[in-house]
Amino acid sequence: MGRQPCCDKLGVKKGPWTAEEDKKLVNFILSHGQCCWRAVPKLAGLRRCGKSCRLRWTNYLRPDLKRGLLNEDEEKLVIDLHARLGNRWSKIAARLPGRTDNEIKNHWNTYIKKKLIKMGIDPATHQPLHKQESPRESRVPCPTNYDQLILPGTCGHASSRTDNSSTTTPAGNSSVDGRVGSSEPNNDDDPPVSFIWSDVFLDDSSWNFQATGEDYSELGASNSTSDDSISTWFLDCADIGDEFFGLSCFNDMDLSILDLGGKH
DNA sequence: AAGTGAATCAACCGCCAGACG
DNA sequence: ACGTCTGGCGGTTGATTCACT
Repeated sequence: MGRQPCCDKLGVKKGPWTAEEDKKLVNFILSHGQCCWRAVPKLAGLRRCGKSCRLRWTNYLRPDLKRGLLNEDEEKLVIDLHARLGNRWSKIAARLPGRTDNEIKNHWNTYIKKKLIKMGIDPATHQPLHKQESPRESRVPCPTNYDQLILPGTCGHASSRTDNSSTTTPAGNSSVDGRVGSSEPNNDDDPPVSFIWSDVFLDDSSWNFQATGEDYSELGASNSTSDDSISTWFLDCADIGDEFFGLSCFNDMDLSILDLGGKH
C-alpha cells in the first residue's frame, strides 16, 4: 500500500532554496507559465520536487506577493475570517491579496493566537476561555468585536524583532467590502526577492537559458520565448496578475459568496 | 562577549479531493 | 465505476535570528 511519493526521492534536493534555484524557477514560470508542476523541476533544470517548486513559487516568488508583517486591517480581517472559516487558511488568504496561506497561518500561530489567549479568548472557538467548561458550543460567526483586540500602537506585534515594515500598506486601505491593501508587488524589504524581480536580474542572459534545452511543446508551452518577450511579460505583470493569478476575482468578490460550507 | 532560550518563518510531510483515462 | 495522478491544503518541523541574562 502507500502512496507513490510525489517525486523521486533520490537526488531531490531539500532545504532552503538558493538564489540560483530561484532564478531558474522564476525564469521557467515567466517563460512557460504554471503548468504541470511535476514536470517543472526537470524542465527548469532543478533538482527539486515539483511540490517544492509550487510552494516556493506561491509562497515566495510570485510577483504579486506583499512582503512584511500583516498590517492592522489585515490582522483584523484574518481574525474575523478565522471566526467564520476556521483553519481554512487558503480561503482566508484568498481574501487578502498578496498574502499566502502559509504566511497567514504562521502569523496566526505566532502573533494572533497568543494575543487572543492573552485577552482571554480561545483562538479556536473565539469564545471567552472561561466558557470552555461548558458543553461544546458550535462556532458562532464573528462573535466578538475584534476592533478592540488591536491595541493602539502595537499594530498587533509586541515583538521588536522586526522593523515593523508591515506598514508598507497604509492603514485604512481596506475597502468597503473588507478587502485589505493593494495587490501590487512589494518586495522592497526583501533584498533577494527584490533582486530577482529587478531589471538587472531579469535581463541577465547568463541565466536566462532555455532550461535543459528540452522540447516543452508537449506541455503546450513555446520553446521560443525571447528575452524581450520575457521582459515585456514581466513589465505587464501588474495586468497579468489579474489574469494569470486570478487577482481580478478578488476585486469582484464579496464576503457573501465565500464558501462557508467548505469541503472539510 | 558568550551562552541560552524564545520567536519566527520557510519548507516539508501526509492527506484529501477532483480530474482524467 | 474504478484506479491513478496531480494539485492543493493544513499541520508540523527545524534552521536561523533575536533578546535576555
